[in-house]
Amino acid sequence: MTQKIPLDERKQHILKAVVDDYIATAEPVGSKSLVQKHPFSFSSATIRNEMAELEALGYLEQPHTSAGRIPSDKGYRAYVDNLMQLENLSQEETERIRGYLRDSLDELTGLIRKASSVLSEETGYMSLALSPHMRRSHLQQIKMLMIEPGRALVVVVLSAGVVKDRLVRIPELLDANQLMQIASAIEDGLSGMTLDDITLVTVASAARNTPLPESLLNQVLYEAYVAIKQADNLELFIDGQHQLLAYPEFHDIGKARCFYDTLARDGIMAGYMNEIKDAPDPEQPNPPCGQPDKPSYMIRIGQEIAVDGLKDCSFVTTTYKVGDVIAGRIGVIGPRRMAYSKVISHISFVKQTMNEHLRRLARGEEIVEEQLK
Amino acid sequence: MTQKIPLDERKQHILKAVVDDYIATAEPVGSKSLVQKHPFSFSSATIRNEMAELEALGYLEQPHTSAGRIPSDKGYRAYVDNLMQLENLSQEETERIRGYLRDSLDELTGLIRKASSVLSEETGYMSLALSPHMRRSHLQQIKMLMIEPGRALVVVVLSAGVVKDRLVRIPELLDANQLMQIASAIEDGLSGMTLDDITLVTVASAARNTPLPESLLNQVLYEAYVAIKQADNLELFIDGQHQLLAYPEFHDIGKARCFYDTLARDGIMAGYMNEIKDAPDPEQPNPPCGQPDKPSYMIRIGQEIAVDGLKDCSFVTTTYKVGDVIAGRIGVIGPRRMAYSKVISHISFVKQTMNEHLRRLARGEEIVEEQLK
DNA sequence: ATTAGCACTCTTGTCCTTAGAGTGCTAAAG
DNA sequence: CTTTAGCACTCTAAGGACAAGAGTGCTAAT
Repeated sequence: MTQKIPLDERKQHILKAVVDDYIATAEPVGSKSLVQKHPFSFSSATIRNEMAELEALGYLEQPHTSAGRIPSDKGYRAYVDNLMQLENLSQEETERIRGYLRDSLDELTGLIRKASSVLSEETGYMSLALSPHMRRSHLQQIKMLMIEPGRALVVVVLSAGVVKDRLVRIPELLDANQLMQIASAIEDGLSGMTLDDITLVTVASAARNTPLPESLLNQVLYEAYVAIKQADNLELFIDGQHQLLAYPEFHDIGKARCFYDTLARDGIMAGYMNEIKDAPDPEQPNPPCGQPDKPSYMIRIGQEIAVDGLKDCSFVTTTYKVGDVIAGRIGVIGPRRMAYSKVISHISFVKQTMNEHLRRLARGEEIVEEQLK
Repeated sequence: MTQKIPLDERKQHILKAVVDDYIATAEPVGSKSLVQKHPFSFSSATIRNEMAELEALGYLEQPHTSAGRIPSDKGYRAYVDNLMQLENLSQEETERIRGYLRDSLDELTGLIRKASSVLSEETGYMSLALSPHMRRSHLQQIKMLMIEPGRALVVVVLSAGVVKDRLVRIPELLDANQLMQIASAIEDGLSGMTLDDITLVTVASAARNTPLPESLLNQVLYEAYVAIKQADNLELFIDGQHQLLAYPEFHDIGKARCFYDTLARDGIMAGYMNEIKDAPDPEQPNPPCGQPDKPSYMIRIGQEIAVDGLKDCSFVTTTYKVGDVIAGRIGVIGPRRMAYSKVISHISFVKQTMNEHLRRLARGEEIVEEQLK
């Protein structure tokens, strides 16, 4: 997969220049215009030869015989892996992002929403954020609050301070006290278990000793079980859908429709994002300047995206963490011709800022780490 | 506003035919093609004359001199007010919608989401749904649940069975008991008041007698106040954005962008929907066949929409109700050339189904009405 | 190995032409 | 007086020709 014969330095320069130009203009770039914009020490004819070779090697493509070249997926891949230079965000930008995320300290969903929103706003592309999966987090508390006869609110508190709740129907006959009894029986029996390990059976057996007729109990237990399980529901937040229409690759309505239709198909994107595994970059380009989190983002370019209808896009994602085992994903999707370095620096910073906030949120579980600081 | 000189019957027929055809084809309709598709008892020349008059009267427009006619805003207005025939949904359709909405009985937000989604799905346009405003609903309960030292969940129960909650920070020193004391003091003091009438001052005075130092109390009271107030936050749900790209009026990327940009601008749509007042239709066309809710939908066509960037659209909305005073809005937006009758029948049915569910949800408050049935 | 030069290719924009659909007007028919 | 047939006119949309421009590949000279 990775090229065995690395490109010589001149080819690298040229490839980088081509990708940079194409990202900037969306026009196929020719040898002449390349020479004009970049101070090369050789002529357009040389570039022509080199470009022909780069095309033969699969890094560039020609839309038609007498046009300039555009990068292929492989070309972009080489670019993001080896060639591009990552920029740091300006003070101004970091301040703006920090400020925007500061408000939503306490609520996980709110933070994710805002992170997604700011990411899209700042990069000019579309952003996706997946709420963290909770299956490996531990149940800490479960409370049931009587709303009115027949209805109750089940509140589930997970490790790392995540709180989820759900409104349920219960038998009308049940009173508030009985409800609390059941809840604390479940809590006593299950707290400390991971969501994955909790089943309807374990819930039922936890409440075995509650002195209530089964008929009343069963429905409540079932609802409690559902409430616990749904704490692990993945939620996908999308922001900045409109931004993509600004790019020429979406000016063809057919393509735009295809893209947005895919996006709207339920579960596709959530499922795909959930599948992606972080492959820490083999070479760790440009080590992060003293920041705690290593920038292990994941880039999928064009055909690498295993979703029909998104083959003309690129997708940069990363993982944010709540505590140690709970992780969600946030990412940016845009045309293949994406300003990768800009996106990467933004996504890294947003991830990092989220992690800081979430660490504070989860401090109940991680006091040790907090104190070491 | 309403035309003083109503159109004679023939003009009405022709206008209706033109609008119907244009809705179906998106092509300007000419006298000849009209005659072909509709069994008129007069010739194309007569139609030409009538169409010229309809244009003079402002019901039709000509994109250019030698093209067919398309309806003007006024033409559409006459169409929806007097000409179109409302269709009833097929058994199959009502079943499908009912089935889809049946799941989300208990949760208001879930129901609204689904209603919006099904509406967009079934009509093929974009749907908007605004969560109900709660300012005139009454506070029934307020509970505070300790999550961990320093964090609590405030649960607000409103009349009509609406439940909202919010995660807040509280002083670390406060224990669960004190928290409950404060909550029940607030509840005792404020329950029965409308959200509108509750202020930071009333919250504070309700908790005046709680035996806790002010320093601890103040933050909690403030958070309780915020939680109560945010129960009235309007939330806007949008669904089926992608659908509009299918219509030729959105094939011009410029227009599409303009539309979606407006949509994305925060608060614009929520604000606009919130402003719309139901004007019950003056003539109540096609009285609803034995259904409890009168079909008081509101239609805004083209320029009638007071939002820049949506002037090429039409907007059909209606109100759904939770209990007596709490109302939200749900609507469909699409090209001016919208299949009005289809949209209206769908929106009416969805509204009605929502109302049924919500009436059941709010039954605690409306047992009387329920029993009369 | 590099580059200048040149012939060649292919797209894009412009202009022109033509076909077709639709109109308005006039005059004849009912 | 209303309706309709007929006709000349208008305007768009589609197709073809043409020139300009950008880019290429190849060859020969440096």
